[in-house]
Amino acid sequence: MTDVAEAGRTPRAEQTRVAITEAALELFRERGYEAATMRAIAERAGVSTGNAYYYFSSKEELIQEFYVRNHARHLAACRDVLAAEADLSARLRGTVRALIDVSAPYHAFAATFYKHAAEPASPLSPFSAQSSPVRDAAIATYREVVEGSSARIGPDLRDRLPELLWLYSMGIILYWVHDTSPGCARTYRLIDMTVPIAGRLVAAARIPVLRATARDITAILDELRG
Amino acid sequence: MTDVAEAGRTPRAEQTRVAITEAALELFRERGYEAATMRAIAERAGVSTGNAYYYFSSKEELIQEFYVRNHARHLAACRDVLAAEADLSARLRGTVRALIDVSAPYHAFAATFYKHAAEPASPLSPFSAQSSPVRDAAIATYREVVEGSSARIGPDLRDRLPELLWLYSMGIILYWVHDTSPGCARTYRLIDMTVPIAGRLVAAARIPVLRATARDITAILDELRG
DNA sequence: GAGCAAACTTGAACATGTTCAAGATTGTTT
DNA sequence: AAACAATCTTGAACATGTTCAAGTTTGCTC
Repeated sequence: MTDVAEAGRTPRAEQTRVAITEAALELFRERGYEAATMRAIAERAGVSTGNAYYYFSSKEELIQEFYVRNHARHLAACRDVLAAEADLSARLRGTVRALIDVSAPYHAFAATFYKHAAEPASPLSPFSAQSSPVRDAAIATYREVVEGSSARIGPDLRDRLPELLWLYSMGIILYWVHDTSPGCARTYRLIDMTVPIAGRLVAAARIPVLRATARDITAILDELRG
Repeated sequence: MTDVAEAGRTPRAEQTRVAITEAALELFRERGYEAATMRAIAERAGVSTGNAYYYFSSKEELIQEFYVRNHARHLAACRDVLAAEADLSARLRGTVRALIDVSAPYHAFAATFYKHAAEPASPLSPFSAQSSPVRDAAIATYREVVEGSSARIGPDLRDRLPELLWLYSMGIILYWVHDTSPGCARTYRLIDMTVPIAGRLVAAARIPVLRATARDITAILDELRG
């Protein structure tokens, strides 16, 4: 926490912070991450270059705003399907497709900044401490996917499934970032092909033969979490 | 292909290229990726800064050398286990553990350059065209893991399994890069926990009930490949 | 070996992310 | 309202990846 609190300590500070954020997100979309220089962002925001660093300790930190807003759009986009569907596979499919839907306008941008999110030490990493609020919010969404479904799931798997599904969505995002097919059609097809398997695996976890494997997988999740 | 062919067109060129490569890998290990500046690399190699760019079109391209050498070390490290073991799980476990073994000295370095490998457009991406020689070599290693085993595998799965196992090893690497546990013990535990599941899934693919799922998964691989 | 083209090398110059000492503004205390 | 501290802002300066026009070396042809 080297930077200023998000609320802003002064009305003017809040105003400046918002101006910088808006300018950054505009330029990111217009030019991509690298080409949106800090000088250009500051200029469009009407402040000096150094001033941007008073509010954001690095250029990467400007992307956290993108994360927050994108998750909000995702929530809105999957509300309908989560209200209407009861089948687990249908709920998962709708939720993940909604994620790709709302992210689509930022596909080019995502390809240019993704490298910064992949760095382990980066605050942009989906596994980083700085990302945990938005990560927890995302996992909560998948908890709703599970809880609101009619699927019969053992209590232990039920606990871990939201996290597993979030990991699954991260994998889809990983593919999406690399996907150059028109309209990212391949990503949608990948979703449609993998979701039924996930659904079948969840169902199979109740079969005695696979019960042990299911337990192993939840144990691995505990391992992953540390 | 904007740069000079790898063999070098002149003895002197070859000598310079090697000097730059050696200096780069040394400095990468000593200081990490960011801190090993192109000026420092050129200086240690005894050439000018601009000369490094005559041989490598970017700093990132210097890492391809690391890939090649690391794969060679990996091959040597898993030769014994592949010669001795017949059980598929044991072969896979030994091969992936060997990958982590040989990569261990570069763990700190990997964390500092990993971001550049994650960028979709980067030639360092494991999915990029530039990486395909070393990727194909890696997949060939997992083909040997499969072919040399006593496991009974249907012909269709047998074809795709090497690629699947390579993807699996990429997932392990992804975890390893983020792993901060002493000696990366967590990564080894993750391998030990996941390998039996992979083995069990391969065996289960022969059960009629799961035959369809196995077919789906191979179809997905075709989708992934495009 | 003189001439020449290709291969190779140089170092200054440029753009960008980031830092920082100094200045300007704002709110509070006396 | 004067003094003062906290907050906010500035723009020059620095380090680094990268480019490029110009120079040097090498090997080949006649």
